[in-house]
Amino acid sequence: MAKKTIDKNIITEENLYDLADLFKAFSDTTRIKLLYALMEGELCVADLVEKTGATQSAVSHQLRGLKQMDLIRCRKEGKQVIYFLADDHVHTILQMGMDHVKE
Amino acid sequence: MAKKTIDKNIITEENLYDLADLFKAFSDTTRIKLLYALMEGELCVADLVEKTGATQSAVSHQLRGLKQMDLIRCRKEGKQVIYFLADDHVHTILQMGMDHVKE
DNA sequence: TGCAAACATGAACAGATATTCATATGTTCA
DNA sequence: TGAACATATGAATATCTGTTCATGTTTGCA
Repeated sequence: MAKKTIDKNIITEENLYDLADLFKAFSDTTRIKLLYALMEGELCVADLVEKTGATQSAVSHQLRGLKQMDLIRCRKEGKQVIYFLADDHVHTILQMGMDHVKE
Repeated sequence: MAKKTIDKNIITEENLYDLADLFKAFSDTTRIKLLYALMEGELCVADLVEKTGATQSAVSHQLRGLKQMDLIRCRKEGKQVIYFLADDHVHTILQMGMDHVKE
């Protein structure tokens, strides 16, 4: 789209704030572990607790933040809540960062 | 390289820590402004101070952190110190994040 | 209906982080 | 050499952030 190309050249100050916020979501070990675990498929909270090694409470708090940023979404299934990555962008950003870390 | 493909599948806990640290570097507004300004070319500290609107001291402190992570590098030129992005990876990560923010 | 499992939430605390202020280092030039 | 400029650094402070602990909510099941 031509529009997209044009927009990319107009970076507002607010965009930079949003950008920092986006990266902030990926800047904590617990959150990275959560997101990384979800890269391989959806998981319930208990599974995420196990994968991260964090407290159920800590996990729940972090999931809340990630959800508010629309990086993850969830659905209820009986007593459980199943979380999954919101879209491919998250997947891509993680993969790209990982490539850089692995040089 | 075949090696790279193999490595990508073996993610250690340390890798996840490094990954969080990488994103942490991009998670602050001042640093994002610095990096973004440097996307268009190298700049001296005074220019960066002007572009970010932050204090000379604050800028200097943040540049230090970014340099330690090898996201930026610098060279001296008389009284001035010229900073520039370390490599294309930084450019790419920023661009990708920007695309996401701009939906 | 009552109990247990799964998850969420709020308040409080501790540690991390960014900025400021003051000062130090290094460089050019008269 | 000394003054002015460009940048770096250290300590102190204030704010932000993540975890913990205690408790609340919802759902399934006996």
